[in-house]
Amino acid sequence: MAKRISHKGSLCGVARPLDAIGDWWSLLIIRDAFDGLRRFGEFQKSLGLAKNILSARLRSLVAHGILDTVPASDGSPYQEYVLTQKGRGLFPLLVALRQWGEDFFFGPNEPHVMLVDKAKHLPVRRLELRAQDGRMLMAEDTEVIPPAQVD
Amino acid sequence: MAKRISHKGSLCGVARPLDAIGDWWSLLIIRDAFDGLRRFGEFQKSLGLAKNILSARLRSLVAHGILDTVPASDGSPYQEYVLTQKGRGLFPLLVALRQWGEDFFFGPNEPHVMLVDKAKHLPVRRLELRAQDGRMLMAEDTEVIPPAQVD
DNA sequence: ATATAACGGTTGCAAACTAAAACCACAAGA
DNA sequence: TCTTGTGGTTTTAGTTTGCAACCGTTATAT
Repeated sequence: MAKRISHKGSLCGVARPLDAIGDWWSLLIIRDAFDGLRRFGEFQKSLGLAKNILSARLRSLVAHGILDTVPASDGSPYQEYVLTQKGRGLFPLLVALRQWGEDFFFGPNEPHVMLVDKAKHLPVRRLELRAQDGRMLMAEDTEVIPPAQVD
Repeated sequence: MAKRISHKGSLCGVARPLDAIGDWWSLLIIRDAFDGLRRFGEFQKSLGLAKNILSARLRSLVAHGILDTVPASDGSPYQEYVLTQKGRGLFPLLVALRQWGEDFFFGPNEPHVMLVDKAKHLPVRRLELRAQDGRMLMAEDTEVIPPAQVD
């Protein structure tokens, strides 16, 4: 199911996650899960994807520990798919994706959905990367150091 | 090339970006670009993917305005691939992906590369979503509202 | 000048994956 | 009983992927 990255035994911190969520549909399923969708049919209706694909994706997400199946919530004899802690950990990533999308994929006046905080109903802030001392960091202010060099 | 999301004319703020970067390799190419790689051969050596695939991905990323081709930097007659502003806008997403990966895909004592700020060589902070007033927001503290309801 | 190798791809083809549609099992309702 | 809805699996066709081979151009060596 995974794309079987072959050339390295151990994947880096960016590649490993991609093995779990690096396909088109998985993140959309996860986004819908954050929106409260739980049932097979709900996902299918929302995303409009083929049922076999949805079935495979859900199975894969469960196998990766991102979703969990719970027996039922109402009386129905079916199972539901809920985010695990690991799955909920994807929230910042989803926000980053959304903010990037709004920045570059929508015209300046094109309407789009907005992420607001429930308490005040105001749009959320932008995600910002900061140093330990609070300085905001751009990409060029950072670097990646190998594990041995942790001192 | 895109997976051709068919069921809706207009993709949402999460789906549109996925059309551009929602495949396994693109984000890895972009990460390498953030690390300073610019040449076809550099990407290929780093990622170990087939040349035709790399060729297609680079072309797609250029078509999506994430990479740009510049004639040369040293004397060589070839082109180089550099991140556009849009491409650099993916930095938070990449950080989110990396942090999630480190949280859930590495054992507690498993060594991994670390993202540090160049000035102090200390690990960066976690990405945090905050409300306008600075409150930290979890997923369940937020909701998505449709464009009409912007008041 | 000629051969050789490296770079930056393109092309062909087999294997793997994706997806549309049909089908199946079960339960509830008419 | 017959039909409908849910939650899938199977079948089959179409697309994508990736390995390998090849091509044209440019450096390097002879």
